[in-house]
Amino acid sequence: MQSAQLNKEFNEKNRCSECNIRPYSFCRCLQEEKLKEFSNISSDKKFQDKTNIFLQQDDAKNIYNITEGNVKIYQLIDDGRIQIIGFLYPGDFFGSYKNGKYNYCAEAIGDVRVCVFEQKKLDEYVDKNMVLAKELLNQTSHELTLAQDRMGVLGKLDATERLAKFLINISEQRKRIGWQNNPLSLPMTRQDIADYLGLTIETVSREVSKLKTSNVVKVLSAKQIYINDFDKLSNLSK
Amino acid sequence: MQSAQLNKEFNEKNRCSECNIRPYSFCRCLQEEKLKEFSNISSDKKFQDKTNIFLQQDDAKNIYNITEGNVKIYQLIDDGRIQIIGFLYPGDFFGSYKNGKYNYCAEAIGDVRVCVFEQKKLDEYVDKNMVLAKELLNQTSHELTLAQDRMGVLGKLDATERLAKFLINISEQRKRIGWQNNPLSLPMTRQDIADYLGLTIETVSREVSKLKTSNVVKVLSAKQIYINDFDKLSNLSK
DNA sequence: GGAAATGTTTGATCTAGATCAAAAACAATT
DNA sequence: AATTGTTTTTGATCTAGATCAAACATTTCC
Repeated sequence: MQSAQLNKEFNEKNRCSECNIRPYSFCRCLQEEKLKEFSNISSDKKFQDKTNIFLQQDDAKNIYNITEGNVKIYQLIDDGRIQIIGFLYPGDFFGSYKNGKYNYCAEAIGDVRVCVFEQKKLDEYVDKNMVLAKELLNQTSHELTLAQDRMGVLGKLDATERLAKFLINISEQRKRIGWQNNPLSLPMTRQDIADYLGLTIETVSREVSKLKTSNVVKVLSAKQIYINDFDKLSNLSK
Repeated sequence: MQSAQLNKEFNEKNRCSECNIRPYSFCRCLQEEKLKEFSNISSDKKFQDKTNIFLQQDDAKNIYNITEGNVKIYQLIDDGRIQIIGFLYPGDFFGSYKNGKYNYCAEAIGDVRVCVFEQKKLDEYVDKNMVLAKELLNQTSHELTLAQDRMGVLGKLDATERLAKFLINISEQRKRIGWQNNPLSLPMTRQDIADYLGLTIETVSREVSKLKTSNVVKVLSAKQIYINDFDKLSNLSK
């Protein structure tokens, strides 16, 4: 994988140029402010591919910040239906800021390193640190915005539009944080994409093939997609 | 309408007993703390049925808190496709905490009274008031949780499950804030419900009829639904 | 290197829910 | 209470995407 180098590059930058919020390297923010206290409330952890970091029904005790790798968070409906809430990247937060149960499951995609904050301790720390409180507020507002956009996708877009928007979004995100955005490397499986977009794996595969046939993308491998025509893709995505 | 009396009752309570967050009467919270400063940064406004409070492309300048009535917030996809993000009740917030454009449109359902906060001034105020900062953080986290639940609904539930869950959710919410929860009065139209659930108006109507036929609910009028069997409805909702 | 396991694509069919159409219920106005 | 406009329900058909099934690719691991 190329992620070690990319993560290093990533860490050089610490703000999303567009929204000025994400990826704010939270750790760094704290380090700049009060390194000592910070190290008291967080610790490093590693997870291997496909291991659960936590489950939906678990007691919510921690907040995590990704240092390396990718994480998917998903809701379990019942018998096995899954809705993926999001694919997360270095700099992203997940977990729960509130007491009670987690609202989703979190699972490592590939090897992952995270920074773990004990919710309770973090909360105490937030009380004493306004910069941190506001940063968390900004972060959470931003996530809320993304979640609202996804309601539009899941509620109103057709399969073609969903996939196109998915690719455009990932590409823009990569560009923003300074990663290679063409060809696009997709860390997740087709099944994951399907569960993210509210489609089946077959439909996702067919839509990818349609993009290939119409020369909008070139499929270098299942997980490496070269975008020939951003404009066309963008038009498809609504 | 019965809402005047109900709103009054509502205002007696100021916290959701379940999550301990919502409906936190933000105004009251501020009033208790620092009434003078509060009145500097907010004002009262009224809107009539079907008037837009703001549009998606508008510059985001305000945050609103509902004092009386209902508001729907929705995303415009393009040509006219609409995805309703949520139906809001007294005590709920909407608008944007961030600069830039609003991420959705807001429209009054029936007559509405709101408390308007200028974002910029509120932000300055937040800087000086940790209680408020944390309250906003809690509020936003809670909204994020709801948004994530809705991804599961829109991505994975079928029409029957969506409607059942919708009715159960509304009923529970009413119960929580001490409003009558059976019969259930629905302030929104069938079209609104359809746009909220990612279905068509015809499908919503058919699903209501199915619930009627199977004796799960009694349809007193289009906007008054009596739930005969909570357990059955709950089972349908997954 | 080859067998087994896993992930992806393609094809054939089926169905939940959309769309089109019209009737019925309800509300508002004179 | 008749007229007009709006909203809801019901019916008949159609279609996007699901499901079922099988071939094809890629990775894993002995």
